Amino acid sequence: MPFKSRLLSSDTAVQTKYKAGDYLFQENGNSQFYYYILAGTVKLNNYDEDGKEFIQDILYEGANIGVSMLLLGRPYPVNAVAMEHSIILKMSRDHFMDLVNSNLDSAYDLCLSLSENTYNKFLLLRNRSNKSATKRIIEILDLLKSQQKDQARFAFEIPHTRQQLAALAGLCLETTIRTVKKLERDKILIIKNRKVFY
DNA sequence: CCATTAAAGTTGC
DNA sequence: GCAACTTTAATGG
Repeated sequence: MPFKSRLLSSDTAVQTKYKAGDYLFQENGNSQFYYYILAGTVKLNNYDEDGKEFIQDILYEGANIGVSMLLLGRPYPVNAVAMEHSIILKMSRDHFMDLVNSNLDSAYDLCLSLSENTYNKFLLLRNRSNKSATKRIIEILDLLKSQQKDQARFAFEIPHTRQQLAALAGLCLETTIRTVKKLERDKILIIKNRKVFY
């Protein structure tokens, strides 16, 4: 049986609800639980000395959170914050280890899922080596859209503020706003009621 | 419903 | 990138 089925049918996992802005865990905290997103969106971020946010990743339904820290027993290098009302499956380290060790399929599934996380992180990191703001923003939009069902042009309403896009792209707010407007002029995206559609 | 205030977005420098 | 400004959303009567 695959990992996900075992997880969902396990009586050792607890459903927890989080409101937008609630923390699942905080930077430097000890890794205690395994988290799985049943519904909602969670971002992994840090803040620099000036309080400016830096988003490391955005995770959606079906994603694992914090597996590498749990396996290694290391403190969290990021905060995990719910971006909207979210339902998260939580499981203690011991129960999680039992589940992973219970059969090969589970371990393999977990490996796939970890790979997904790692790959996504590489994409986001590579993006920050792009020179132009335009390229950075477009790549962020592509990445966000690739996780959506509806691939039609302009069908995807970006569920983030300019501030958040800036934190994802590693750009300042003003540059992001100017870039987004330029992309609108170039007909690469459209803006309706301040919301970006791509 | 309107008034007040906070947050997001915009623009010139 | 700061600061001043405009617009929109949220809150409370």
